[in-house]
Amino acid sequence: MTATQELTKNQSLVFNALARADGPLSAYTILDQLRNDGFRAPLQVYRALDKLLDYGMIHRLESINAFVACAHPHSHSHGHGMIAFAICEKCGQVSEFSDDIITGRVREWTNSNGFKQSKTTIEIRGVCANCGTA
Amino acid sequence: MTATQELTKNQSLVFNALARADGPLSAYTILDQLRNDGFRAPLQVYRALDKLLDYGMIHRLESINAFVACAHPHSHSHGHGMIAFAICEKCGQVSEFSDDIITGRVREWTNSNGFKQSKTTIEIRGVCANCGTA
DNA sequence: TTCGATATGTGATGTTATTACATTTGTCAA
DNA sequence: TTGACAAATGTAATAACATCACATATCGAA
Ligand SMILES: [Zn+2]
Ligand SMILES: [Zn+2]
Ligand SMILES: [Zn+2]
Ligand SMILES: [Zn+2]
Repeated sequence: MTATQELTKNQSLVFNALARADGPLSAYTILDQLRNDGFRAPLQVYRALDKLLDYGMIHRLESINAFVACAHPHSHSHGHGMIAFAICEKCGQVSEFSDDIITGRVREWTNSNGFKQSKTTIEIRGVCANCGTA
Repeated sequence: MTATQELTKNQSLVFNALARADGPLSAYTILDQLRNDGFRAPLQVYRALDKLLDYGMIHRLESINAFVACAHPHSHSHGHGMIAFAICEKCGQVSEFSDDIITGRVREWTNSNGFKQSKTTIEIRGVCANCGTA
């Protein structure tokens, strides 16, 4: 799965809701936005979110129970590096970046401890540059 | 606040529940464990958890909505370094560690992007050495 | 066309966290 | 001692987030 047009109807609706948003959305916010498109139940949203997560098109922000469209949609799964998110607690803006050194240090720890990593969450909460100067 | 004996009754009960557990507990699991001690409502747990988080005696694991007693209770707030958690999805065991290089790289990103960090979550999900060999 | 895999619709339920308000307890200064 | 304030507690209700169970529909390959 690489392109939007291969998504199913519900998956497209959910992805487009996230893509046009200026920040992360909760599943229930997405549900409310899609009522007019026929959405009636949370599961319609969660099922689409699960697929979009599989496809690497969106990310889940664990610390705020919300979802965001991937900011780097053309770097497939971000190589194999870990992704970090800086989340502004004032305006909700999310910056997505990856750092090979962080990725390497985490891998060193997991290797030397025999830990088989499956998914890693790195989320920085705080106040972004715009909101900090206000 | 540095020692257990300065905690209030409810705070002590919640902290001890976490301290004797062999892994992270959800707030409602703690509530159930403390029914016999007079706990009746979620808020009694959440209020104690908030204080214990303030005191740095416990941590919240964002990716599994659970809480765990700090594994390094004598290193006050872990210096000022960020803490990473490796969470086994098989047995629930949590390993807590900090890495100055990761801390430094995150700080470099926030500094160069004008982002004022308040709290950072690093959680590695996977399978621990014990469970991997089974 | 028939079968299986995938996707969808819907209601009910389960899990996690907060709001609102009343009461109690501890601290300290007048 | 007492009044006043801060901190802690008790309780019910509600909000927010997520999944289960079951029925139906859609699509592609055999
Ligand atoms: Zn991304
Ligand atoms: Zn901001
Ligand atoms: Zn700790
Ligand atoms: Zn394990």
